Amino acid sequence: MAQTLPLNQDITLSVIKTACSGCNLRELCLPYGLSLEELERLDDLVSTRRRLKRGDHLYRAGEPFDAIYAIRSGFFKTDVLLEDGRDQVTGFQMAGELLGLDGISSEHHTCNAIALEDSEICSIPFDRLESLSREIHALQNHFHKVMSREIVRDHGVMMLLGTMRAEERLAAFLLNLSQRFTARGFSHAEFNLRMTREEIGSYLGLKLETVSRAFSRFQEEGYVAVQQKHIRILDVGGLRALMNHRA
Amino acid sequence: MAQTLPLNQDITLSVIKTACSGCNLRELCLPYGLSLEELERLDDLVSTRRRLKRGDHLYRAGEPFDAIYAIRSGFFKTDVLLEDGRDQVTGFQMAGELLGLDGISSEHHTCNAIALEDSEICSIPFDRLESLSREIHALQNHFHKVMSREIVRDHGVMMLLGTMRAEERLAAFLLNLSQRFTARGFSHAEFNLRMTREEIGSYLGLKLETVSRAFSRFQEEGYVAVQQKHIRILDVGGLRALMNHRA
DNA sequence: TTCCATGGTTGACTTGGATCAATCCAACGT
DNA sequence: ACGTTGGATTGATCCAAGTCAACCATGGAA
Repeated sequence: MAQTLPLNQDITLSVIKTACSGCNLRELCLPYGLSLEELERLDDLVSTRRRLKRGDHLYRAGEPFDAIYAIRSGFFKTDVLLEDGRDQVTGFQMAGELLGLDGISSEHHTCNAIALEDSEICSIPFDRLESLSREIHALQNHFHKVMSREIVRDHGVMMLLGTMRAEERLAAFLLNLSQRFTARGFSHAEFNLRMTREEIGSYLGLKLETVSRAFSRFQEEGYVAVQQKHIRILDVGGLRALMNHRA
Repeated sequence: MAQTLPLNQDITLSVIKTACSGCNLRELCLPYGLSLEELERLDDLVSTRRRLKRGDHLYRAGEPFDAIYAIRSGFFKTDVLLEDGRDQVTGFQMAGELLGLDGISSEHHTCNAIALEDSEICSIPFDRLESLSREIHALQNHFHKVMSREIVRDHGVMMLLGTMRAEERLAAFLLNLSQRFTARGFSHAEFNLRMTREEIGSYLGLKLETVSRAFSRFQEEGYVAVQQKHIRILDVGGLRALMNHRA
């Protein structure tokens, strides 16, 4: 009898054996810089993979934290919710990036992580990551660098939100996406957005109409070709200039 | 002959013996949760203290990173500078808080840290912190929590910049300061701002005039008494309501 | 094939905060 | 005591982005 198809969310969160040592993302992800032998020790730790369908929550704000997650494939957003109902997207994450670092401080997740397309993630139990990184210096240092990089990234977003005007923000956003796709071997010039205009707006501190208008403007100016979620960057220099335009 | 007064910045960065085990900030700072014996091992590591005068840079963006810093007394700001000349204050730090975590990722500082009043800091060589935290589990875990807390804090600022209006931002800012002063045993209701309106504005993504107007408005409404840099909070609830006012 | 539902675009109008500019105030050095 | 200087306040005006609203496009479901 053939394997039955998953019928609901719980079942689709299936668990598969995985191995960092064979993962093509190892140069982007946690294993960066480890020796073969160290890599094998990491394999023991990162033992489970989980599939999520578009729209599934990987975790929710308030849930107890006990693992961080590496994105094996797919695309995520994280968002925070204020008591008064306001919310904001705090980031978009793609393959090779880590999710859940914010949960370490209070041992509870402080944001929601939601798959924007069908995705696969590796769970890394945090206590075991800590023990292993007490033994493997390179792992420890790399993990610290990953956390620190997250802080630097957030400072960049604060900068964007605090000092840039709408079109500058969107230009910065597109260039950032392009750069991250490039690092993963995809085209730097052509890609599909996984998020809606509203989600982009939330991340950039803008309303969806403003995002839409900025896209139209970019198209008029010949910087990009936009067709719904499909983006083709025609003039990187133009976008870059626009981004740095202010005194 | 009496000791001569320091004549310039280099000399004022004097070096003194220090000890975490005797520091009254140890419950707020890095030593949190360590046993006495562990504390003594940390003392060896955090061996130098440095005095800075108001306006001195603790470090500058671009400089090589090799230590993080704990504020022993005083008040700092950090700011980032964009290529095009724009800059933004990314945070204000007070006693017991750590500076320099952003430098770990690239092994270079990515922002400037500037004393807003005469201050004293403890240097913690980062490679030695890593070795010690490979041996002391509690130190390792606490350090991870501190980094994670920084990420959570940044998300809060992103939220503020992305979704709040001017008066809400300033209310959030005042409540945050008040809460941090309280945690250090100072009055929650009365304190002196160490930064200018312009610096507050930069941090909050507002112009200094807007900050000034918001202060005046708060005063009219009876939420606070403002006299230049001296702030007295009269109605915490009012501020809190104002902050959460939006749908 | 048609009908929804969701997401995207565009237009008209409003508004919060920026900008420009004139004082005001307090601290400090002489 | 006086003038200087950096910071703060306040007013008048302007504009970028928000709001409200109509309409279009796409992709499923029936």
